[in-house]
Amino acid sequence: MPAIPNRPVRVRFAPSPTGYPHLGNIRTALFNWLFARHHRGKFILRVEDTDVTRKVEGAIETMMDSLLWLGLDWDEGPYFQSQRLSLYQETASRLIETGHAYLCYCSLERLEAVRQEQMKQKQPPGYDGHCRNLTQRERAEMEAKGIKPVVRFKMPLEGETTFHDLIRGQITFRNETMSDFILLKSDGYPTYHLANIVDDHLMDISHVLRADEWVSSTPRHILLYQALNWQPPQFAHLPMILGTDKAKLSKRHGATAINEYQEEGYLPDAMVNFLTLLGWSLDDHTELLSRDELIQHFSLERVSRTGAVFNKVKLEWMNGVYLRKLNPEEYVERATPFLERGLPPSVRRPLDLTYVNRIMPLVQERAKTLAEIPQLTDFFFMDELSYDTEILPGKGLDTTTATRILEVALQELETVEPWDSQSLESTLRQLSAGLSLSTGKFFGLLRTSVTGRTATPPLFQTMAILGKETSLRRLRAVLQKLSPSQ
RNA sequence: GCCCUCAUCGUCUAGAGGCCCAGGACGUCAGCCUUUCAAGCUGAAGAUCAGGGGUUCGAAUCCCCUUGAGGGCACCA
Repeated sequence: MPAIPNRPVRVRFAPSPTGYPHLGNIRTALFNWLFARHHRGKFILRVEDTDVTRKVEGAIETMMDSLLWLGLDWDEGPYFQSQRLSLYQETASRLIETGHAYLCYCSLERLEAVRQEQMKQKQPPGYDGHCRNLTQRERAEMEAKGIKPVVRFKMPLEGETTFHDLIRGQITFRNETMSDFILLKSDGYPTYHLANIVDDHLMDISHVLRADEWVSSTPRHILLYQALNWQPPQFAHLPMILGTDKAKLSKRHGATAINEYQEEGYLPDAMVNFLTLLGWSLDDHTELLSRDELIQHFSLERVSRTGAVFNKVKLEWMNGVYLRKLNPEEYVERATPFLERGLPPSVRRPLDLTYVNRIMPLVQERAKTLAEIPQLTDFFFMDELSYDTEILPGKGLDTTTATRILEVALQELETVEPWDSQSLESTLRQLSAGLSLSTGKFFGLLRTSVTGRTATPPLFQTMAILGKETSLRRLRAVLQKLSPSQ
């Protein structure tokens, strides 16, 4: 239920284009999206590009690609804050006029010196209010010197600011612990605090769902709403996604950019399911939920308050589950791009789709990610097998017996007709019995001979798909390899 | 240093006073199935509910303290 009745749910995801989308960013987007869809509200995309110096080229595009990849479609936007500068500037002026903000001419050097001194005195760092009460004349002097001022918010010196967090409950800050933060930078761009509240107000945002790291700036935002006489939205601070060291996710935690998961062959649905469970749960046993179920059941009440360590092994498991659930056509469709990209260059492109269609069912329950498929199936596509000769002749067999077995098998296989898995199975099982050889050893030898691997999909189906010619050719090649004259 | 938040198996979590000497999932281990690898099935190990005080007939659940962890304190978001 929306916290404010009669107010339509409008939420936003507001990334800044300063890097590639993170698991954490995406999870925030996801919760916003789920919340909007659950309440039949709007999900808005807003780009907070107010830091000219940190802008990364292509970041927005990657962000949007990632959202779309996961199926997180937005209803409005993207809006760009860099195109709305006058809005923030006007608001800043209004705040100055009403006595809630002031111009500050302090140099970066002075601010740094103040900070150093505060650190030395073991005081909390923060602006000392130097320009808070400049006279008309002092300001004129600064202007005359050509100093571009910033606009600072005039923090109340006493009292406290409280807000109700939908996930955490009441949170209170003493105003004296907060200093006069900057609203408008000297280049005319707003800081996050200003742009954020102006846009949330103008865009009629009903709920702000954002990461935990924002709680301590929320009182500043509340105070700004009050100064502007605007009604603040509801706040809900989401638990963060942590690295294995329990610290805030960053580049040093390895693969955290969402597009890497796409490249590693994870399915959007698995990703969405898994990410939702990082900080939200339905009950004490449900792990697998479809997108619709997620939308239907999602609620802020069931969002947890503790940070969650991202556990890739469990993601792999879940992705395997989703992979196995795919119908054969979808599976091939998903797998093909990975095969095209991952198979050795020597394999002729484009791949024979009919052939691919026959192979894929054999690996569907064996791969945890799409990216594993090429290495699981490359022997189907390669002309020349390259493998470790150590795996021949195989456990419990010496070269002489292996050779004899292969010769007999070869002879027998030449007569197999039709070359399908049933005929192969009956022929080879009989032969195995005839040779008084355990199926383990016998099929194992054939397996390595025909595939160059010790672990493969079931032997008969594999041979059937490989075809008679290729299978026999590979068996002969092994005999060559084993012969002493070599 | 100051402020805020959080605290249940290795990890994700269930639990909103008695149903809990704590349930599920991943992972781990063992067994079954089996031509290998997977998948599947069965079972096991794994949390003195961070520690200490209260409140209560009764606390993982409420209160206080301690400790630990995380986040914030920028002309970054």
